[in-house]
Amino acid sequence: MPVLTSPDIANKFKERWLAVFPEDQVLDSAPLDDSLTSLHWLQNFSIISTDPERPNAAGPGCPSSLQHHFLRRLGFPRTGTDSPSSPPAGDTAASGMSLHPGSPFTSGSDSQRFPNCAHPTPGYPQIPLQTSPQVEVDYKTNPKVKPPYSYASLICMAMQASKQPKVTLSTIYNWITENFCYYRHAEPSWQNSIRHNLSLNKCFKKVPRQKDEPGKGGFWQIDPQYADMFVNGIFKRRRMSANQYSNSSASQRPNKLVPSYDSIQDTCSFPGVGSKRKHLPSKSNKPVRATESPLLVMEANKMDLLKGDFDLASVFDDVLSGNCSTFEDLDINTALSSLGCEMEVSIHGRQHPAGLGRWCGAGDVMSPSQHISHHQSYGYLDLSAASMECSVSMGELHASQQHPLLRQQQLDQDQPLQGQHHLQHFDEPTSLFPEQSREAVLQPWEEIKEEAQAIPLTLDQGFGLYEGFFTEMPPWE
DNA sequence: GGATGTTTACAAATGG
DNA sequence: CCATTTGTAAACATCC
Repeated sequence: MPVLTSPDIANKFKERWLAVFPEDQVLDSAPLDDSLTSLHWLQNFSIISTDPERPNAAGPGCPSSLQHHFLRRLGFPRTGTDSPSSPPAGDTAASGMSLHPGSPFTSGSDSQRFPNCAHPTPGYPQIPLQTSPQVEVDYKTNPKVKPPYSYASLICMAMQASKQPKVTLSTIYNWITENFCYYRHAEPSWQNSIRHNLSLNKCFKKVPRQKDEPGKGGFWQIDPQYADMFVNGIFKRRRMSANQYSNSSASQRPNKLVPSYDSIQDTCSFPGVGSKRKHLPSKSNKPVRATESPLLVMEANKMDLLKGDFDLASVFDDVLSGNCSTFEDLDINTALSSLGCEMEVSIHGRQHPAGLGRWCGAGDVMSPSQHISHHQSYGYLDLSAASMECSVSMGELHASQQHPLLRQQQLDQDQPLQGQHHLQHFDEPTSLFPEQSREAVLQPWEEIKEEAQAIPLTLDQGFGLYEGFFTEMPPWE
């Protein structure tokens, strides 16, 4: 298939875009600095607020930018309000705290990684309250609001934050109390719940302490078989019938790295994820839980996208109509360039050979809207990867730190796409910890000294957006 | 004795 | 309505 690089396509795309977003006209003519010609700024995308209302505190090194603009258009949430808590500036105690909801365990200094970007906040988790999206709940310092994470999620966060393949109960306690003020002041019964959860939840596996290891109690880890039940550290157990449970043991269940749109909708509703209770507890003395999550907002955005708030597909459809028969032919770089938004799609410095996006599916090639309306299991893989690349790995993360799908992408670049079932072929064991998933194959849960994996939420947001946008798969398939 | 771990029971919320 | 999930409480056992 020839890649359409025709300026006509680009112009038409631009026209359609501006028809939908006439306010972008100014962007079109805005002068661009060098930072806008690559996606280096996207290193910060998951960290720096993309909130348009927020001043561009990221500084000149962080584009203000068209790319942000474009990605916002694509439904990326405003990460400035994504995070579950927002410790005050200078609070350095949250070293293990999330930069992103759902991955409250991102480690490393982003200010070091992105020296040009002065973060207005360290990027601690914040969650908008349902009543006011502008109000952010600082779970790290606010003792009144119970974090909307299930205990399983909290345990998982703590485990990942520890950077160790196995953690002790006290480590879990400590992490939770350090990062969620509520539990510092709460009755210690929550610890009982933690213990109860560890014991009861099959996802958690106890690792007995070696006889020569001093200390109390054993270690706990996430059972690799169930690692894919956690997305960014958030427990996402699908409701399954007893029959399903009996017929789909973890060993039988094919590991799928990409949650379906359905599953994302059902279970990745971020703070709320894992905590299915969306209503306030009936007991009046119960703490208030924030119930609306960034991912919920994101889902809303996605739904807006699908419902016409912005019909990206229609834009592409219109652009493509009469010009090419398949969406995969679109050189989106050209299209985006027409908007002054240069998308440098590369994987670790390598230019993506085939443009940004590629549709994969088992049937005839369809237009995006057809993909959506027909609910086929198609995936716009490279666009997804690009989004992840944007948020995660632009020259910063090693392959071992990437989401498995990213590595899959790389593999696929070395091996051309085989067949049309690309999305369904993820033979690599799934793990909460990407590099550990690989380790688990050889030496399960061996001590990993490498810096903890950092999977900003936006990575999965990227998944969530694109996979959810364009694909739908039955759970656990 | 306190921390840890297991088990049981129950209630509330939720989804099919 | 029922099954499932989640949270909570409690009793009990084990270990350091």
